[in-house]
Amino acid sequence: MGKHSCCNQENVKRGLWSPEEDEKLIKYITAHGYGCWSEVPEKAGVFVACTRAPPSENCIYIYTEVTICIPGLQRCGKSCRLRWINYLRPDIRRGRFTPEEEQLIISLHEAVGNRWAHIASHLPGRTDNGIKNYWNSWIKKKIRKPSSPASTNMENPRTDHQHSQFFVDKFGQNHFLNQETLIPFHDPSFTFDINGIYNSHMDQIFLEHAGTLQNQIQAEEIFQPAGSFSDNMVPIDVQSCDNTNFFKAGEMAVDSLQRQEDSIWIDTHQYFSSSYFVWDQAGQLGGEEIFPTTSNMGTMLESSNEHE
DNA sequence: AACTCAGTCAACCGCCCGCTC
DNA sequence: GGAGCGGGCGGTTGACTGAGT
Repeated sequence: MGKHSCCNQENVKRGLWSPEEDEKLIKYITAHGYGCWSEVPEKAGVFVACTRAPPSENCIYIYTEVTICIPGLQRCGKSCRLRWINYLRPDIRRGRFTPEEEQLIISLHEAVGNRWAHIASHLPGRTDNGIKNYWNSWIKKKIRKPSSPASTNMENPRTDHQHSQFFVDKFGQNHFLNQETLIPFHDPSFTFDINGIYNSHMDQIFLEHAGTLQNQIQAEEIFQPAGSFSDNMVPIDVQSCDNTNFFKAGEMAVDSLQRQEDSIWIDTHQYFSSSYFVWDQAGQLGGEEIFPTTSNMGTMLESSNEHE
């Protein structure tokens, strides 16, 4: 049998994973789980940001949901699975193997041989790859030289950055994932606030693929929400911003909302590879039609402009 | 400082297996 | 039953690092 079909694609990236790739994968898996690995690379590029702007002199009551479709992971599903199982999974234990673990590995290996996955199933938090590497690099040697004293300081030569993963949750709080830290997600809704995004190194992704979001949303223009909206919704006064297309879109929405019944579509394709706003005067999402395809967004914008 | 070498481990490759159609 | 697909697994590679010279 040959390679997996997903691994035959020429645009599939190989080699070491970047922190941005890791973050995409962590956020996707945390929110959606990993039912079908082949779907992970594509779907890991879709993010949803929520904002709310309260009533003010320049700004009517607006609920904004921004769906940002940036390029997903340029990896095959198999590579994503491997990265998650062997490295990013939050319950992975890193660092030195304890003498008890070492003894268990030896006895299990005597019993079942090189069935690393089976051995790993008896050592919570340890991966088959990690045990296999440990066996090949250390235990073999130790068995070959039974007189050598058990050394503890050679078993974990790596620096801390390889034992923990930086992670920014949807509230913009920084976390390190290590053997003691579970991913601190508060609910599975997979909704990110703008503030959290632009404070995190998601910036790198936005700057690369979607324009300078940071320049469009200045820190002083984001203020704390008041009212019953959930914590992840950060209000933005769309009228107080620079004369960018981003906020021109906001002005258009405000103007249009005053004339039209419910909501308006704004194509921000210039800044986001495939993104749009849905602004609903009642603060509600507009139902199924709020998720247009990329192909019809332009049409919707054109028809919107024609109304002006 | 520059080079070599050994150890570590993340990631890939190829195969097997189970599931679905 | 068999072809296709995807997940899982073990073997292997090679990038990286640090110690030694």
